[in-house]
Amino acid sequence: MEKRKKSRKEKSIETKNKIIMSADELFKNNRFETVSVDSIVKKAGVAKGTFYIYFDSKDALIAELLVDNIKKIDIGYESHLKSLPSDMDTLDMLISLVEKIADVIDNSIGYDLIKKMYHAHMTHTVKSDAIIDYNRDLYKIFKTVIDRGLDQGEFKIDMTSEEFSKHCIMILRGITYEWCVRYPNLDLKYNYVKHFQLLIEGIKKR
Amino acid sequence: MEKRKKSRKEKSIETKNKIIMSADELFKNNRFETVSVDSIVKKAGVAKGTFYIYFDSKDALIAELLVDNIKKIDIGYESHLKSLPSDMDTLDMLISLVEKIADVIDNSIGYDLIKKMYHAHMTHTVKSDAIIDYNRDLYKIFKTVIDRGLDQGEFKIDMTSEEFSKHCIMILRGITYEWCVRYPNLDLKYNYVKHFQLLIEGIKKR
Amino acid sequence: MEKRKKSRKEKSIETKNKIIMSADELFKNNRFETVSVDSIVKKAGVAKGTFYIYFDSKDALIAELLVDNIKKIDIGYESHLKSLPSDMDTLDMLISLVEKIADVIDNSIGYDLIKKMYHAHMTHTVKSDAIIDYNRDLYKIFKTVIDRGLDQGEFKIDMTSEEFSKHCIMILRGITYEWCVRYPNLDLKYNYVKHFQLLIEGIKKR
Amino acid sequence: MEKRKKSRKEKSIETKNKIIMSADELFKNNRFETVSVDSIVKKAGVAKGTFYIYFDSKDALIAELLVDNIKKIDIGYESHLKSLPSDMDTLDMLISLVEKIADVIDNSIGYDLIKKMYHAHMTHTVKSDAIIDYNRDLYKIFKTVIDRGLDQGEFKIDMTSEEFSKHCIMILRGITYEWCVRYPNLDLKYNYVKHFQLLIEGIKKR
DNA sequence: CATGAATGAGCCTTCATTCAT
DNA sequence: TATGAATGAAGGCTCATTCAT
Repeated sequence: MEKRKKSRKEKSIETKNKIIMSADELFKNNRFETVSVDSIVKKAGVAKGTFYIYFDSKDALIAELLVDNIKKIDIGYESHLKSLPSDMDTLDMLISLVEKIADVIDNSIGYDLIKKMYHAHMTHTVKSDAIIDYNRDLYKIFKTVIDRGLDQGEFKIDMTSEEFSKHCIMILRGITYEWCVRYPNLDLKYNYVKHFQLLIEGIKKR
Repeated sequence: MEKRKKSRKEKSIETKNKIIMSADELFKNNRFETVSVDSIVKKAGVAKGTFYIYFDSKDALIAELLVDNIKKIDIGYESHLKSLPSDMDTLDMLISLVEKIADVIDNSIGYDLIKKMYHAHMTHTVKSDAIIDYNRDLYKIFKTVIDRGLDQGEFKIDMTSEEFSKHCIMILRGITYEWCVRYPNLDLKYNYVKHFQLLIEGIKKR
Repeated sequence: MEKRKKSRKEKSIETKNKIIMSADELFKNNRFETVSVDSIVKKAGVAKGTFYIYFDSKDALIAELLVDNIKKIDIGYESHLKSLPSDMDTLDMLISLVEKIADVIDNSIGYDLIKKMYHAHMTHTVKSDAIIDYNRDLYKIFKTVIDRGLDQGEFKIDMTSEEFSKHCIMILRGITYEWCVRYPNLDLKYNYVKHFQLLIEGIKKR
Repeated sequence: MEKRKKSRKEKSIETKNKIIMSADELFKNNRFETVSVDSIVKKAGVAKGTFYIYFDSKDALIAELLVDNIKKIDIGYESHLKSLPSDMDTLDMLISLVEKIADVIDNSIGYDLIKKMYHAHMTHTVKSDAIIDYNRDLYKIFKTVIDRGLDQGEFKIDMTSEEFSKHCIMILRGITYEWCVRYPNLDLKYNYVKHFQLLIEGIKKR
């Protein structure tokens, strides 16, 4: 009787999951374009028609997958900041945050997905709302830190904290893009940190 | 009589140009993958076989197109630097260089091609030697300026000029990538300049 | 109700058969190279994609076809030998075997397929394992007969039974090749028999 | 002035020869189908159009080439026979002829061309009159020898010398076909000789 | 005679999507 | 729900042949 219950709604969810997981796996090592619906359903062990019950199109699946993957990770930063000593220098905090982001990207998200995201975002092959959301979250985190620095009189910048936060994200993305292109010949974390140190110190002699 | 002369060789060049221009146009609004040889020859008004007289493959055309487009522009930077007053501050020179780069990208190369280049470079769908060459040239230019700043005692950086030059290019690429993604809602030159000013001044109060 | 049952699996088999039969027919009058997948599917009345559901490639179809055709026939020889009176002269047995082979080729396999096989085997355009297997079987049959002749002291040959068997097959293939080339102006069976009689009697007077 | 003379007719012949020789070379290592007109004219260093001045089609060239190649060689046999001692046994003469043929095929004509001929003959891709002529010449040679053997009372065959000659050629072709298929794992001359010895002696004990 | 640019039908193969069961 | 057979447009590419110069 318990088993029966499962049959309706749960089995359907299971099928969908099988498809998603298979796709996920395949996308890990291949670009979206080169993964066929055929290969996905084959790996999932379901029929092709089944795919189209759960997803309107291949693109729809990709969009959903992106959201899923991103949702998994964007929670970490805030708690990381909270875990830091409350009397820490904001500058050090900034470096620590940047290190944390590098760790997450390198270890949790992974090269393949990041590359896929950057690619998808650039080409708009796929609705990239999830990516935008991720960046929005990141932006908020940075703004919080920057504002703290300003509040505590640690920074001197001649732009708003909003604008500066955007610049920070821009740098991160630039370096990340570079990382995607030059992988594995470029150390993400090292370059993140180095660049923020540059930014903090400035290069002007005085 | 003059018209007659043209016929053989020149007409052939014209045909090739027709193909290149048609391709160029189509690539403006579509990704390389989604533009078919069929659509190119149709637009050019030539037979499919004609395409393969002039290009070994679709990829070969793209590569040639990329090279062509890039060749058009990479000569400008050095002469720009030379045109600046010789007693100019190196920091100002850096800003001026960065402004020039933004101008070239925005006006000479153009959004569409840059986007295509970044995309191609990321996916390695296409031989991106031209892009790499372009970056190498840019790198040299930066190094020259940075070295001047160091020589004249204007900078204070705790890394080699080589490494710093790489960082500069990384920033530019980061911002450019961002520009590609957010176009037209992001001013390339403004962000270039702003970020380099940040970099120059640093954000640390002292 | 009976009709309904047929639908799923059986209809699929039917489709495959339609393709195979169409191909078979087309190959009858044309070489493998000149029969296009297009023509096959058109004749079969199915879509091009359907072809690739059932066959990995055009070559795969050809290979399957060859195997199919050959499988149909290579069982007959052994039982034919068994059907002969056990006290028959081995020389007569040899002639009888050769007659049987001619019959099979002429009637069961048919001119068109044989020609195709010889062609394919010569050019290696197609995996000719089936043909090789066929020959191996034939070789074994001959060796059996030759050995019997030697055991019973009916033959006098100054080579091993292995080598002589190979010669027998070589003759058969030679005559068959000739038949392919000169068809229909050459009687296969007549020439088979005549040549083996020659071989048996020798031409040397004594 | 002398040079001028050449220009008209001779230069034309030269051009044609360039084409023929290039084709010949290419056909040596490739099947007719896989050698393109493009590759031929490129190797010959002439324009594509030029090809069609001298040959109606690719097939026409092949036919002409075949004739040329065969003409080069079919003169040797008769003189070979004449070179033998006039009191030689006809049986030995037969063996000697067969050895000579093997030599010519193996050394003068060569594996590649023979294979091509057999292939072309079988598929009728190409007008194979030349091949037929060659065989007719061979047939005459054999008949001469056979008749001599009969005249001198050396043979005992229960068929006409015409028919027996045909059988001889059939064997040769069979073994040659085998050689084409199994090259280089089959010694042509050895098998020629061995088989004729078989034929001469017969296998029947008496 | 010679050229070589141009042709276009033809090739094999892929794949997202549909739909009857 | 689930199936999987069927679709057919599209893709990149080849090549014998023609024809204006």
